[in-house]
Amino acid sequence: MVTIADVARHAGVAASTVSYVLSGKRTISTDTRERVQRSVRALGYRPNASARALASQRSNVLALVIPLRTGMHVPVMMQFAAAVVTTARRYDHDVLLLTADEGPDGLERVAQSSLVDALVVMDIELDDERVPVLRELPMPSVLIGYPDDADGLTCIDLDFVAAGAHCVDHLADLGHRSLALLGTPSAVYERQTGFAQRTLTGFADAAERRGVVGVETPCEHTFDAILHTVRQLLDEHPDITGLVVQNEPIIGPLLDVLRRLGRRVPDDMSLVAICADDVAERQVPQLSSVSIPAERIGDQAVESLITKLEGGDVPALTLLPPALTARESSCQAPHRDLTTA
Amino acid sequence: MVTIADVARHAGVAASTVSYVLSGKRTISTDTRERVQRSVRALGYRPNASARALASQRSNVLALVIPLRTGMHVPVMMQFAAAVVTTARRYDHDVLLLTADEGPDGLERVAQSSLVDALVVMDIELDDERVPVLRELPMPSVLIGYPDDADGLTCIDLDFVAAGAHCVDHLADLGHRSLALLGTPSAVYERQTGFAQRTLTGFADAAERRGVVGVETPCEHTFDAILHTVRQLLDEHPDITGLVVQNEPIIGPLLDVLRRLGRRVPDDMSLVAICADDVAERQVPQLSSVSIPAERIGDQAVESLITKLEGGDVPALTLLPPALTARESSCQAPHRDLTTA
DNA sequence: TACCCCAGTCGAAGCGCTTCGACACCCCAT
DNA sequence: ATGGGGTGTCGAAGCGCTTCGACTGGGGTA
Repeated sequence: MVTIADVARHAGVAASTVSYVLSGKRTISTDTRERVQRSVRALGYRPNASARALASQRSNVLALVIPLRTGMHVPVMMQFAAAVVTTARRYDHDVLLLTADEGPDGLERVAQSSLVDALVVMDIELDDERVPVLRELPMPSVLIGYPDDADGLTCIDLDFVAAGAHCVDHLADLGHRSLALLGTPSAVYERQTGFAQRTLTGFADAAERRGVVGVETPCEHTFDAILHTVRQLLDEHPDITGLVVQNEPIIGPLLDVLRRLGRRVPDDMSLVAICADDVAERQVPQLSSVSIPAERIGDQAVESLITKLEGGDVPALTLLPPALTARESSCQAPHRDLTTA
Repeated sequence: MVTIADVARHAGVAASTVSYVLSGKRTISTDTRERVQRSVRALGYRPNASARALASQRSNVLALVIPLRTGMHVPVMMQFAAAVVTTARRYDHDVLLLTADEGPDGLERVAQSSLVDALVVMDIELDDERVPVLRELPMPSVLIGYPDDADGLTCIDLDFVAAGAHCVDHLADLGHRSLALLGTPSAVYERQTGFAQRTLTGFADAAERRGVVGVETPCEHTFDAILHTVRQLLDEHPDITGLVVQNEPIIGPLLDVLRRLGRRVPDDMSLVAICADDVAERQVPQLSSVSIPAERIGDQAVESLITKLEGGDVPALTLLPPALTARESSCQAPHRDLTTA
């Protein structure tokens, strides 16, 4: 392995000069700079990451904590991860992958051993045991999602309350008077996951505001569960004509189930999903949806982190406004007697 | 931050003694050992990762290169990643996440800067530009998938040739005489991706061996593409009664398409998928399938890597035997005149 | 009793880099 | 001519750890 001393010797300068050429932290004459750069190239020099980290107290590595838990929708996670890695690389950082089941200890481990300079933590629960740890850690972090008590933290998320509300508004605008939210598996709610809870809130509040009926039910991923859940829902609330779905993997089978139960989409039943755009577009009929801008959130998270690392200030909470795209799965509510409306 | 010197002072020993207690590389008296361990706990000492890496020439970090390319099936990737991280942690290693679009340079970067000790590279193409780089790198690597020329490499994969053959055998055993392979998007084949190519080979060879008709077609992910592909397939080969599907995201819509085209599964059309078990089980009818043991492959990859790091020997190529689970989607071929059989 | 060996511990030398202070040197203002 | 302030470069210290060689003392052997 070629070291900075080799480069220095080759270029006929001191090692510190090579370092300053590389970092640009002191002015170096054009002549010397070019000579050094030539030597770097000639020898194929790559600074040793550990030595650099040890001397500079900066590892240039970010930790990314991703959930690998039941009920989480994987492709969205992956989009996040991809965006985080790509953006981190733009800022000359690498990404260390941690799974959530290392828990708070895992965060302490990588932080206190100076393995990483900062952390991105996904899938924050409303009352998350990692939050107090994050607060005490001697390094910046950004949460994707946000807990009830977000004091002293930097959080980024889609505004799921608004997302839930948008869906209701969209359907109410189309004349639907009785709606249901078909949510994530119940485990996700029990875990007090922010995005699920907040969508629920947004849905319920908007339903009340609009004076429409809004019922909510979790839904597991198996076909039988979907069939059972939807059948029961429609038995108990036969007048439901609008469905909001926040549960990406069930979307395909759900369309099937509705067909089986004799409800045509959108003629008998309008559907709005909260999911990635490509999933919505792949269905037949294409789904009206509020998209989840995973890439933008991941980007934003890394950018905030880099800003914090450089001593800058970032907003405590960044809520991205949701956007609803109307496609084929939602339309005017079926005609009904106006006197009852 | 508390350093090893602090611990040494607190325990009344030399820093080197603390180091030996922690690493176990020299015998330390029970008395001293316990005293040191108490001090470590009392002070909450965590060794500095960079210092350790610099001194020991070991970062205890593995690189994981995952594809984030078009047509790749994301949940399977994620399962790999999860298995790799989990197993790496078991061996006290962390995982640095790289995306394939950093290309060969990315591998050189992390390797030559000693950021990592070893690499796991996924989604290897038959003629992969990263392979020569990997061969020259001064550290061990394990490939998931394998190129045409696997000389000097360590590769692990599901035996996709056998997987393709198993599917044919299963259907042929049930009396089907005309089969089709509904494959991945054509981009995946064009990229010369190993698993897709090999499945194709296994399928074609087995079809010939069994004396059945076997046609193959790639298939994109959109509903329209699926509809078009299947319709054309059945138009051109109306006698097809068995379908092998290697394209996880289209499975849901495919069942839909078949229904729409008036083919009942399994009565008119038997189906075998190559996909994760949970996906197969979630469908209606449940799919006969060859499962992709992502977790086992990930585990195995890390274990081989650790063995290599410790100077041990590992087989150049590990092919995991595929297992086919018969479920509801495949059955005896429809009755036909025996004289033509 | 003299010797050797081993278990247990220490001190010091690095690992490869960054960064601080010091030092030339040159140019400009006096 | 002389002093002052940049500019460009160097040397050395030090980041926190591992590891090597050396040292000490006690127990066994001859």
